[in-house]
Amino acid sequence: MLIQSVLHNLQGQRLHESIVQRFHALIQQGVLEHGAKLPAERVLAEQLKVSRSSVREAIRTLELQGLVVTKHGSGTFINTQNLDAVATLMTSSLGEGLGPGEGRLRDIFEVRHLLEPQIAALAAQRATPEDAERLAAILIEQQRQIMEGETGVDADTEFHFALATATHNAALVKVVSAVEDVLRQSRDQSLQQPGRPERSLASHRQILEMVRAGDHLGAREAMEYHLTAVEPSAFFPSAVLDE
Amino acid sequence: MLIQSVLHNLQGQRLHESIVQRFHALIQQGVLEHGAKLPAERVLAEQLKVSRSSVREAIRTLELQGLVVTKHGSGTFINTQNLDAVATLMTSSLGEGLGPGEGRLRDIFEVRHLLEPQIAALAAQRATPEDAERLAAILIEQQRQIMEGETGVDADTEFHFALATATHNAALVKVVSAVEDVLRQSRDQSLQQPGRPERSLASHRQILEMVRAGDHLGAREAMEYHLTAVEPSAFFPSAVLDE
DNA sequence: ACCCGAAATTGGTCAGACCACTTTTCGCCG
DNA sequence: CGGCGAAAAGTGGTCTGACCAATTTCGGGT
Repeated sequence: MLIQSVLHNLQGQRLHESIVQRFHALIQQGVLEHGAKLPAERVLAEQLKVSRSSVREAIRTLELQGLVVTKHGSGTFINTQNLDAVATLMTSSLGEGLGPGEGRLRDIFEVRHLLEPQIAALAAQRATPEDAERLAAILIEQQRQIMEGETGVDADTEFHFALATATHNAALVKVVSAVEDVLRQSRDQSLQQPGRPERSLASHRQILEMVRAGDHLGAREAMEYHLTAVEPSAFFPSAVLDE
Repeated sequence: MLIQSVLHNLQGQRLHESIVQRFHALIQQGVLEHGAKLPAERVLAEQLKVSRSSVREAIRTLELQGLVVTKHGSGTFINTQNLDAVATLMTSSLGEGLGPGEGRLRDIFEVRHLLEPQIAALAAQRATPEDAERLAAILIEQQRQIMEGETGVDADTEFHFALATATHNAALVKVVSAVEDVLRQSRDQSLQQPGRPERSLASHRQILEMVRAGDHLGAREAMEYHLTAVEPSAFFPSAVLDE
């Protein structure tokens, strides 16, 4: 097996990342099939004209992506028959061509749309008085920020986070915190539009009301309304959503 | 910041993998919070009494898992607020003791109950003929496994993964793959009970029918039935899920 | 007080060595 | 001739120390 050829080390890209991309290409082209044995690290380093360390870090990456398996004393082998590998190859091929930012953000909005209403419903059923207290405090802070001319984006994010906490489900909190973090800056833009911060605060209050009343159906509905009212996706073409 | 302490290099485990596990623990314990800066690689190597290469390979792994970001000339920073990080932390915590794992598992089941029915609905609206083909192929494999006396757990897991893929939402796929990974072995137990594998296959078929028909309401309902029928029922006596 | 450039810091790469595990080779013995 | 076990070769894993490249820090000059 021969790898050869020079690595086009474009941009500020790290060297071992270029190596990884080269292997992605080789695997997708079918040059490297399932079970094929890679050249030894030392040989690979020589062929690619890089140090063995860089080769190793590249192989570490490929291993984490599930594309290869390494066996001490034996060698490194292509392994494309598993879910991780398939997923990596798909995303790696799609991510190169066009602007990945827009699609990704849209996906996350969608996850949010699926989760948050149900989170609101769960929170309505499980929130303790302390949880409600905390949510109320956040809304007061949000109001203060808005009155001072800010967007209140921090309080906004924190409200959703606190609502997830009120479900008393740790896994849910983690997922939500990830989603909310990605959306924070886009939400900031959305809240720039006049009247938006006030409307966001108003629907937050409505959600809190439902949570306090223990009305899980009402809470879900209120959250759905909130999301469609605040969400920018349908209105903005693409430029705003780019990174 | 101090890491210190000796690495228990048990079994045939590679050294840099031990380091990765140590950091997983530190992050989960909250010792390393979002945004925290790690000691320099040279310092870390000295504290852990390993070479810098091992530290680097460990950091490379953590970076790929999304748990840290490294900036050339600046440093390496903890980054737990993104989907990948959440996913790896959830899956890595399953390998630990039996102690707090019970509660976490319950939480993850709940996330699944919130997500999967909606995923089924989305898939019904967006699945291409190729997606349906793939799902059908998985069910054939599941049937084969069951006829050979196996539980069919792998095909079972893959079905849910493929269904998420059929939504054509990358973020959703990530969340689901994390959840499914954690649940795989517990599902294996659940499928040990006589009749369970057959019932799982039957309800999978029903879901696929709905997806093929583009009936998103039917798909959601079928998935809800599937989950409550196949999973341990003790977890969900009451219903957030009814409408 | 400000700005700019040198020095220190930190991640990225390189080179060569040795260790641990596996596979292959080959000579010895039956 | 054939098997078998030890030696040798092959390969991944770790270590050491050096230098390069990007960033941050800090001190001197204006």
